[in-house]
Amino acid sequence: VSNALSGKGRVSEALAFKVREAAERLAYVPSPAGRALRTGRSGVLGLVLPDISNPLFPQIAQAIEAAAADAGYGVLIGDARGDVAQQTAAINRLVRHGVDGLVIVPRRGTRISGLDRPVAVIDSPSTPGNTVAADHWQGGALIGGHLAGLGHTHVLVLGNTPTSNVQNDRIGGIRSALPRHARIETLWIEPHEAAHGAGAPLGLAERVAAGVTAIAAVSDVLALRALTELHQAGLRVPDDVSITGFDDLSWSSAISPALTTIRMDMPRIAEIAIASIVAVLDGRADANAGVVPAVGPAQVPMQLVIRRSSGPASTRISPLVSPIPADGAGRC
Amino acid sequence: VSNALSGKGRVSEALAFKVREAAERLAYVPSPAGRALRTGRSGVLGLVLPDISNPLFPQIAQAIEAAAADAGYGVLIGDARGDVAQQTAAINRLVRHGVDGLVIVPRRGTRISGLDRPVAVIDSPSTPGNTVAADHWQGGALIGGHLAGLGHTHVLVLGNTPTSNVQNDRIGGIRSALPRHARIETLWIEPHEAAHGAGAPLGLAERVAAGVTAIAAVSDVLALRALTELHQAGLRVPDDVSITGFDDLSWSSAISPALTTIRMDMPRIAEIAIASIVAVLDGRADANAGVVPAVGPAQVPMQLVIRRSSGPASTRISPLVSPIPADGAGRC
DNA sequence: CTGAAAGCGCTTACAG
DNA sequence: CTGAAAGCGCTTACAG
Repeated sequence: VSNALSGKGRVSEALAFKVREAAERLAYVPSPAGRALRTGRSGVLGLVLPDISNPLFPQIAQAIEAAAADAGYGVLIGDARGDVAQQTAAINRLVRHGVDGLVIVPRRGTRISGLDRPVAVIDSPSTPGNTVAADHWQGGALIGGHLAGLGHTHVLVLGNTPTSNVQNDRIGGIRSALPRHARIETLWIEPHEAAHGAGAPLGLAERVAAGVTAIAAVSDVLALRALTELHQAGLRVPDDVSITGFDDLSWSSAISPALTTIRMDMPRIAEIAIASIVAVLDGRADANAGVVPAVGPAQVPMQLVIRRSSGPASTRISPLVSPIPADGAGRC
Repeated sequence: VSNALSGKGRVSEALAFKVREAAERLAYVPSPAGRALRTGRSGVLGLVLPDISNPLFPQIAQAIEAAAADAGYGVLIGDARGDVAQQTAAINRLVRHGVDGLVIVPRRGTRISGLDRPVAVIDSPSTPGNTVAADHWQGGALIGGHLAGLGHTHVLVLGNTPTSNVQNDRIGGIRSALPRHARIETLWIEPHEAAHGAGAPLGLAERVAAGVTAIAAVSDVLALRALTELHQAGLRVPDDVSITGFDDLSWSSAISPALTTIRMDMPRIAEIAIASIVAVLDGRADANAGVVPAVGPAQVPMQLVIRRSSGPASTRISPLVSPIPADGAGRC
């Protein structure tokens, strides 16, 4: 019966047909437990994230789930809830549930080594190890090139985690594509401040008054914060200042003005990550061969999405009015 | 050995200790496959969503994962990718992977019946069946009451899916808590229009010019769209018009002004959903007893989060300037 | 070409 | 109180 259903063994077509027909009629579904016990494979992969509440999580989870499903695997989620110490616990939980392999989106300090099953890491290319990633530097260069093409020569870069490989790659890329003579300022916003939001205003209007014509944020959330703060101060985007983001979060096209941003090819990244794990499981690759040689480029290009939040710097005149205080006093 | 480790059978303390010690030393982890085959339980639950890219997904997934982990279960994700037809396929995939039970966030048309394992549905209380949900109506009433308390008597309600139980509950609640004499307009934005974003402006500035003093959106994304559109038109929030949202998405506290919104108690909802499934699995409840009698209230209260995007209507004077066209012409 | 048997690792009655 | 055995459902050598 097993051979007939799987088509593996040598079973006459007539018999195979009868078996399939009967299986259909009885709505037979093979027991995953029996199969797992016999084959030593659960058919389930784990997806470990530092923090599910990260706004990028939906893109990642959706792509991984789709790629895994295409390969016949299920996806078990593990969440470290923003706590580095929990990351190991989350991984162990997945291992206890019998995952065949793991896709891990690490935070600094995540211990990955020592696992006895294949792992693919999704992070920045600057991260050493078995990694597949969007080419954040190249994505940054797209932003830099876009702004340069619009004539911007005084750019404020907005980041919030100076220790993040991803953010540093993005910023490096942005700088690399702006003209040599361009003036580039960098403003780091404390992570907890960004998280707790309401936080102090970033003083962006003053920067614009001082000559900044474009603000390049390393994330859409940061760009949104900048946009609303500038709006609130009475400045107009992109007329008074251009803004760009990163990530192409779902709302980035719905706001006014729609946000110019960078989209990563998450389906492709997921496909590579899953393929590399499956290759090891199928014995087609060695566990420490790494993602790259097993499947293909481990650095996936990003894509520029141009929307209305960025415009030419050339036609712009410096603001006629000085920035308007947040309380609205002095508005006409 | 099994008895010693689980502490179930009758094993002398001395022997049990020796066994545990040896297990520790060998880093023994029980095979989930062996256990699953013997017990008929995989220890894994499925989480089925109509669309992972829904911005509420992180909140839901995080809460479900945490509640399941607390109960010793893993969570397998299933995504219908926004396609009703795929919902059944996603459920079947999870069943093939051997989940013991399912948490389902349904879309209209989802066929749930006919499953041979416990299911908890997370939706609106208006949905019939084995449901646990936030009390969206009560949440709406919190918004209505808040706006009423601020003196608003001319409110524009923003929705995007007239057929959604959740949205209708929210809107019903909002209306119910506004004073009888209040003027309430409702504007439905086509879902695809909301999705594809950039779409036509909603004409919100005109509504404000016509007397609307508060805009109550059924979601934070819609509120964000309204906020940026009004900002872009040169209006100020909350000085010229108050805005409220729904969901308390992660960025809602980071924008300017921070968004007044409604937060659902997702951890509590997840806990109830998981507990109801586990109760059935443990034989402590009947499969068709439903979520309610098994565990507790299936309607979980929501919470109002007051932030700067909403202010008193009373101190407000009608706009001195007529709405400014999007191109910025005519600005001082 | 087909059928019967072994064994994956566990848990739980059951025998001693 | 402890040890030996059965059996969950599958797949894959192996015997016929």
